[in-house]
Amino acid sequence: MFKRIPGTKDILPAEVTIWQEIEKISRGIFSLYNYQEIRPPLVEDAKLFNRSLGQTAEIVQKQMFLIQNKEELYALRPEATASVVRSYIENSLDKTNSFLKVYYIGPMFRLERPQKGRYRQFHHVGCEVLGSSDACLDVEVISLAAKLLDNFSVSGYKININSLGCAKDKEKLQKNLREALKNSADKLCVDCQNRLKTNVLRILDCKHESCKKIVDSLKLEHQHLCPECLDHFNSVLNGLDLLGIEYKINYSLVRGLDYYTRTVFEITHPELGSQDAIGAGGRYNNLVQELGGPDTGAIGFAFGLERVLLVSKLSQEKKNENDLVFLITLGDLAKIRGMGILADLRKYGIPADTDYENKSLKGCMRKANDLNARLVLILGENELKNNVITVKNMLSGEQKEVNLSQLTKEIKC
RNA sequence: GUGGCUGUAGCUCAAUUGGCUAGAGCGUCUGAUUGUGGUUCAGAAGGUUUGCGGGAUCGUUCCCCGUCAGCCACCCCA
Repeated sequence: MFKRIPGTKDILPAEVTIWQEIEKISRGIFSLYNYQEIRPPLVEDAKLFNRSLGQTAEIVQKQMFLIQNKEELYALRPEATASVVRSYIENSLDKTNSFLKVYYIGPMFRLERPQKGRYRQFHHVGCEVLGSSDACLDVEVISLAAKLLDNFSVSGYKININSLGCAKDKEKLQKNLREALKNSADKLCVDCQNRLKTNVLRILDCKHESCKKIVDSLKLEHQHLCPECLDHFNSVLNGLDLLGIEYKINYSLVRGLDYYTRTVFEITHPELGSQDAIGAGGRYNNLVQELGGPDTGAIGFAFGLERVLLVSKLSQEKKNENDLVFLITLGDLAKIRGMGILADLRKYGIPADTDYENKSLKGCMRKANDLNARLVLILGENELKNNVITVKNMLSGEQKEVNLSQLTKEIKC
């Protein structure tokens, strides 16, 4: 017997409607904000992710799904930002559209140990905006994220926000951190002692109580921000205040991906266990240039759909609606004639189905009921003789005979 | 990658200190006087006999070891 590979999931018919609903809502909201869909490939040159996410990122070091093809090393995308930026540059979108708003919905791949809310193939719905460093854009993007969650019927989420500053500020922050931690290095956890050399910023969001205390006592806050970045951050906060979006400033919020600059944010939900981030994003003003494009401001975010579904109330609200007309035929002659009737109904856009299991009339009625059919049509010997068909309304239970030539007209209204 | 817990019909769970033919509910299918659903009632199928492999035992679903998978936590992140 074959089995799913660990960390993957079959989305079965019973569950797929909720996924379609989420996708439909997403598309609706994105177009409300004038975003267009982009569909980059799922595989990319592995080097694209090394470059964009940073060599020290956990994702790059151990979580990439790699495919060796002769000399080339491909990778299934662990996230979509890098692909979108690559596409933007490769297709010269910077030259044809000075400003671009795009969204995407699709699977991502990371070779992590599976856990609640953590899969090896999981799904993102996210967006990227390229071509502006305006603080108002940050406000739009964050408010868009909140709007999506509201429409996903997710409540009780928390938005954490911070600013890493520009490239120079980030360097300054790293330098400040190293300086400040010089004397207390031996009090940090083992991981953080390593981070001191490889990835100092991650010390800020270490979960160890002892490390947290040390970091808190440093009171670094936004000392590293240059006047422009500080100004940008304050403008973002003002904009969010104006829109009535609640947030919390979290000075130790850094992200695991190298490309972030200035605004970073993370949306968490208290009902989830340790995988409590349902979405996150931020600015990446240097990434486009880094990947060979022009100096371009950009920002984006993504939600993990599996996590969103864990806290969404949509499934409970969703009603069973079905427009289906179910045809029951009795006898071989009726069965053949039935195929023509089905074809007619479908031609007029009426969803229709029949029984292919040779069930009894009672069995067919039960099946129609299970399918939540709105109408049942019965074609038997009596009907055939008189060139009519019995139409039964499953809600009211009423039924009547209708002339076969009048059927589609009758059903339509 | 590290640690802990779990693994019995499609699903959720039972099975007295290791001992007769491994049970129930839900679901599925069939039927309740020959052409009518939802409720109800009756019956049936469904476990290659308890994830898989090995071991201890007269004997185990239950004990031990390995393995695989799932869950939870660490880590990381959406």
